[in-house]
Amino acid sequence: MGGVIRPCQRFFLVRKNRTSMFRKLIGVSTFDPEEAQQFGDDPLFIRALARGVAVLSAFELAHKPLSLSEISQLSGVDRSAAQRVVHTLMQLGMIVRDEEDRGYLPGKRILTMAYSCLRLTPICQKATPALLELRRRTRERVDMSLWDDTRLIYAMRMPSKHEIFTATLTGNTVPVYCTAGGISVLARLGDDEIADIFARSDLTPFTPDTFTTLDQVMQAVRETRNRGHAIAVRQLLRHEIAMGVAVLGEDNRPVGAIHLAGSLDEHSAEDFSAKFGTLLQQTGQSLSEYR
Amino acid sequence: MGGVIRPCQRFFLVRKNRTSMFRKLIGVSTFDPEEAQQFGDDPLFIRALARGVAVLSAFELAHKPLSLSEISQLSGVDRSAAQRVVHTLMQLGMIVRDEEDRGYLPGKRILTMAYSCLRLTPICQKATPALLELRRRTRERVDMSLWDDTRLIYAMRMPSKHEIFTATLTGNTVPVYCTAGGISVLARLGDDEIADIFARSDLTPFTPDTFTTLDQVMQAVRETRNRGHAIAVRQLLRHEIAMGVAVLGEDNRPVGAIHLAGSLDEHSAEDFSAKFGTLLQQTGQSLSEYR
DNA sequence: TTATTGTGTATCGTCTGACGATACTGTAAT
DNA sequence: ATTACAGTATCGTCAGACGATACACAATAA
Repeated sequence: MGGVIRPCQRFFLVRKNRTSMFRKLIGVSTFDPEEAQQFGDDPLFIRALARGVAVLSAFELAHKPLSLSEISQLSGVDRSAAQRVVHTLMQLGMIVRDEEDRGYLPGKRILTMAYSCLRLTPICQKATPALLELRRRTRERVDMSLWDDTRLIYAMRMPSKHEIFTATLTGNTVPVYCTAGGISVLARLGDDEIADIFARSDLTPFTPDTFTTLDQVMQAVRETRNRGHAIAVRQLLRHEIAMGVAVLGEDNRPVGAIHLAGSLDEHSAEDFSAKFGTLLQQTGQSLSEYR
Repeated sequence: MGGVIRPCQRFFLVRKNRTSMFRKLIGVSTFDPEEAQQFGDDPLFIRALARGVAVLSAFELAHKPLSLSEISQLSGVDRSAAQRVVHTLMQLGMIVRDEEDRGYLPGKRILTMAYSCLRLTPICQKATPALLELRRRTRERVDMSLWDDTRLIYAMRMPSKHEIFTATLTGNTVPVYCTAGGISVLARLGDDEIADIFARSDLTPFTPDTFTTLDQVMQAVRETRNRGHAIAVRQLLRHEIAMGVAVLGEDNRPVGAIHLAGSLDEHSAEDFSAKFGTLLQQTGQSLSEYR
């Protein structure tokens, strides 16, 4: 239960004699001056902000409204600080109290910020018409997601007929190593980078067919490189087949992916690929900035 | 260009001799101890956090990647502070640099937070299946939005065939006074509360037919109270007709709305209402917590 | 060339106001 | 009663945020 906010782990302390707090906050147990060096000697690191983000991130691990103590535990911020931070964030509308149940929830203001994020991210701007066209032609579920290290973040979703719960929400994240979109992203990277990402991934399987070894992933990557698009069968859901292509940024590195998902009850893997594969690839290319 | 973050305006400073900064930051020109009283004498108000939020909110007003100075201007935070805050938020992944263009953008981490927000908000949890069913039966665009004072925030969207750009993004906000969902929310409130909200709303019209007077709004509210659902014609888009019903929370006050939008090229207002009105109302009731 | 204006970055003495241990209040379950 | 956990409030100390100022670099114009 000793909750430590995950994404923080890659940050290190910067200034020499301001260590104690950050070590505690960020979850780095040994302070390595070697690694700290990589940030130069930038003195700009505000404690309160880091705590605020940690508190907000605590909700990512939650399944119900959180109490102060729970926030404190999950975020790794001490109780007194959590108290102050939560109060402040409440004044600012980033956190609200759950009316009935005792507890705190993230506020609606975060949604507005997320909107800014989507609105200002270049791919998202271009993607909308392309995705709609794709959905019109295929009548299956079409998504776009952004690549974030070991995971993909769903940015836009166009659901089709049958649909399961949380799947529909913007901001949901899935691992790259066992999704069509993720594999298509990996296929654009070097083999050692893939191995690195796989090694750092959370390998909890979603279905009995979810990949568990690097070999399986590399096999899928090789197929993807030959074929031009990725195919994932029964990776996240038992009856799902998904195809994906990477979207490339200016520097020819992937920034995200678009995917198409259907039911195995309606399509075999081969049919699905044959039917929509080239269309998907074309769409992916039209969104990529590299030329 | 003296940019001041809007949503902050309702907050006031709390502690007696810590005024100066906040007045500047939050944009309250006159400090009213009467109003400050409403927060008790809670001393918990952390400056850095408020700044952080202000900086992140600056992107809501942006249409392109922002430079440090622009962030400083739009958020009302001084340049030095903006510098520190931006650096910190970058370390924390809340802000990223736009690769090509010089400038900062909100980071993907915000999307993940937004997901937590949607996932933990009770209505959103229940809404998904109901909305899908509704879309299956109507084949039109179905949305759910959350009420936030003078505006509605789109939380879930299920687009249909024809669709315009930004409309598709989660977190977009629209005024309550000129949308079907908004009117349906207003219809659940007292007349003076409606007047108050209208008075504080941004009345920039979207189309030539957008409401401009309180009378028009009250007329629509009365019709909605009789009919059971709200209808808005050509309010946001020239060819759009929308219907909405409020979703009520435990205390019988609206927390949001669900809406159905179609094209006037395909439906007349009467047809649309007659065809889907009762279905929409039923869905709305099934989502409301009040019993 | 030389200004000019705009980036992003770095420095530093001052003194604010965040820190966190501790304690208080209220509620619910046992 | 007892325990446990909510949320709230207090207070002396001293870490470290504050913001004015200056620097480096790039892109524009004169």
